[in-house]
Amino acid sequence: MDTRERLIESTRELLWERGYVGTSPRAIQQRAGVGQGSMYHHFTGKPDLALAAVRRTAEDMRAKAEGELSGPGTAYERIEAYLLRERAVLRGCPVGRLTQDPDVITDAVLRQPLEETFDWLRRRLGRVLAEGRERGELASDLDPVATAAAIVATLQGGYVLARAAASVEPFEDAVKGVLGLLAARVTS
Amino acid sequence: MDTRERLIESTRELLWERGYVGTSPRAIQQRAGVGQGSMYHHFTGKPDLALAAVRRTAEDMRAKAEGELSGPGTAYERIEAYLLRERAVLRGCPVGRLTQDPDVITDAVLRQPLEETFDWLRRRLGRVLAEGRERGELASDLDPVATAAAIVATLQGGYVLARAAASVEPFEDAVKGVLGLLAARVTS
DNA sequence: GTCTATACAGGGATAGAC
DNA sequence: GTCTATCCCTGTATAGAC
Repeated sequence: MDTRERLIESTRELLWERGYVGTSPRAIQQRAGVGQGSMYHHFTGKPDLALAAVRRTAEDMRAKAEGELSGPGTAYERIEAYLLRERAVLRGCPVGRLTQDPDVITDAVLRQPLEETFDWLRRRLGRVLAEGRERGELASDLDPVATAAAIVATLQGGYVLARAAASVEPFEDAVKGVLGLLAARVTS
Repeated sequence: MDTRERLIESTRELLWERGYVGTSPRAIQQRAGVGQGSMYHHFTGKPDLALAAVRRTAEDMRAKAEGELSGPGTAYERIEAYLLRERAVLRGCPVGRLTQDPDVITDAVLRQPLEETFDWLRRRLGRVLAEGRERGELASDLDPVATAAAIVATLQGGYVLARAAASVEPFEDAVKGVLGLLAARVTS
């Protein structure tokens, strides 16, 4: 892995662990094992490097979700596969956590990948739900847009509850809860 | 409002806006309109002051939720009242946002109020759901614990989605979605 | 109790040598 | 391209005057 690559990967890790405000150029350089000059040769500064890191993390997240949501099975089964995927729950969502960073959220360029990721995810889940409804798998009066938002929100909020409790239990309860509510809308 | 009180209130605002890592003693003192010495007279340092602020914010949140959840109406109506309460959605949850702060979450004392608040909230919602079920208002196979976690998570995740989108729409969709799923479990 | 002065590490970036 | 040296500002806290 070359220097530029190491800088991006180190930044991704630190943004996940400590957020944007909590991540210093020094810490990035040390983790990447490079000097001051290298970072400022490849990137104009902290925001520029963070942007490269955030874009890659956002792409990763979309790719993983697409894997589960485009898989085989009914709408319910695909959503179940997505929600029950193995996750590092206590570390939180590397995209969602950045929404709490004032310097990210007030910067239109840095915020854009976050917006695109969650927009995409809600739409993708909405399509799965709409398909399930059309195929007669799900109740005909189920609202795909609102339900998709609720599912994504449950995941993001599950991370919040887990971190508050220092335990994965509330996350797992929340996922179980929303899956239970959705299961009741599966036509039998 | 005396000096000590102004310091706590200024800290609450800044923790909400910028989080723990993003909030400096200087900024607190300036917002409170006091000098360096005053802050270190009343509090031992930033963590001590933050603890006082966080505890008060957590109490506030519980008190508001109790107002809606102990009100009149069916279980569904009380949960609806809680979820549809007017909120400063784009500012996020003043308690939930602290779960993203590494210096808060790794400090057992600072984390405790967060854990207690969400524990209490899940239990309180769980009791409302269990009561509704006993009274025959809700489906008998509804899981109160898991459903309560899903409802709290939807709220917390709704804030995340709204901040990513710089719009209240995903929050409102998520709330609508979970209420729609819950409504389908109301016995008719 | 509250203020100003001071201290020192770290954040964030630039300059210039190699 | 990468390194070290340097710069200025802020974060966090202490000291001591009033």
